[in-house]
Amino acid sequence: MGRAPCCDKKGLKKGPWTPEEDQILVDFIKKNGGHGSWRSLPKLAGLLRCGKSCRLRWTNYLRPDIKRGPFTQEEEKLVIQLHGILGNRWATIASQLPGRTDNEIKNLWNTHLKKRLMGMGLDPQTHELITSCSTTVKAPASPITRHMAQWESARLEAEARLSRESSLFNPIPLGKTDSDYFLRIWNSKIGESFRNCKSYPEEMMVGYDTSSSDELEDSSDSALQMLLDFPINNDMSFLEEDINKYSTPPAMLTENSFICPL
DNA sequence: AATCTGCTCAACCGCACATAC
DNA sequence: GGTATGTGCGGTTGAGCAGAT
Repeated sequence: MGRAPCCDKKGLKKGPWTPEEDQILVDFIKKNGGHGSWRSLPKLAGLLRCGKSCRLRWTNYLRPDIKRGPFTQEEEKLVIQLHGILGNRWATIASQLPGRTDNEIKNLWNTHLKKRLMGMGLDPQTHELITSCSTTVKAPASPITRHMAQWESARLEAEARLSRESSLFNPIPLGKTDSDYFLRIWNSKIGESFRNCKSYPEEMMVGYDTSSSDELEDSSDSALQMLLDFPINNDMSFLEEDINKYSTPPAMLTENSFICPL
């Protein structure tokens, strides 16, 4: 079946928003305590835009909690780290960077970070080293990349296992939400091996109840936060270092970097 | 000064999913 | 259960700008 267009495009304006239009949209949302139905908003507010365009303008630009300006080095590191775990799930990545939008992060990745990784000889999708014959190799050159590769392995294994389990016992589709996704991985044997890992310092567990994985109900945020907090030495200085460094044999992991027995 | 080239980022498009009817 | 509608997401585009030639 065909899908009806999101709005009747006749007479509707496209392209850049004017300050006047911005003001109308902001005023309307403020006055009504929210946007309500995006579809009906333009008509009610007196805008010659489709609802989708209004929603995009609001979420990516006009929202009061938007943090404008260049990304900090910390934010860039976090984006790279999260991309290694999540892939192109921009909205999920954005949820971990307050004030940043998925669009902004997507742009950052496509214009800066992707090139930076490629310049270092890393595949921007897998975060693994690219050889001359355009294949990727295992044994990533740095703790962070190793960490990402380990998580990707864990993710795939968990996905396969949970897929089998869910087809037997659980009607809920795997990966229906990112919350389920991380919670399931965390509650799996993969997550267990992470939790039992000796190199995971006690202080990291403060604030997380790990006495039982079953107690992590509705704790996808906690699970994800634990992944983000994982002791990867926070050393991403390699991002700024010369590519030549990575043409040498893989660096040894530092003392407190993470190796998980998968 | 004019043109070219590359970069950035706001905005659009189409698809997928959730929900209402 | 099937269809229509609303919304969110990721990929892509193109206008505007800056620096190079």
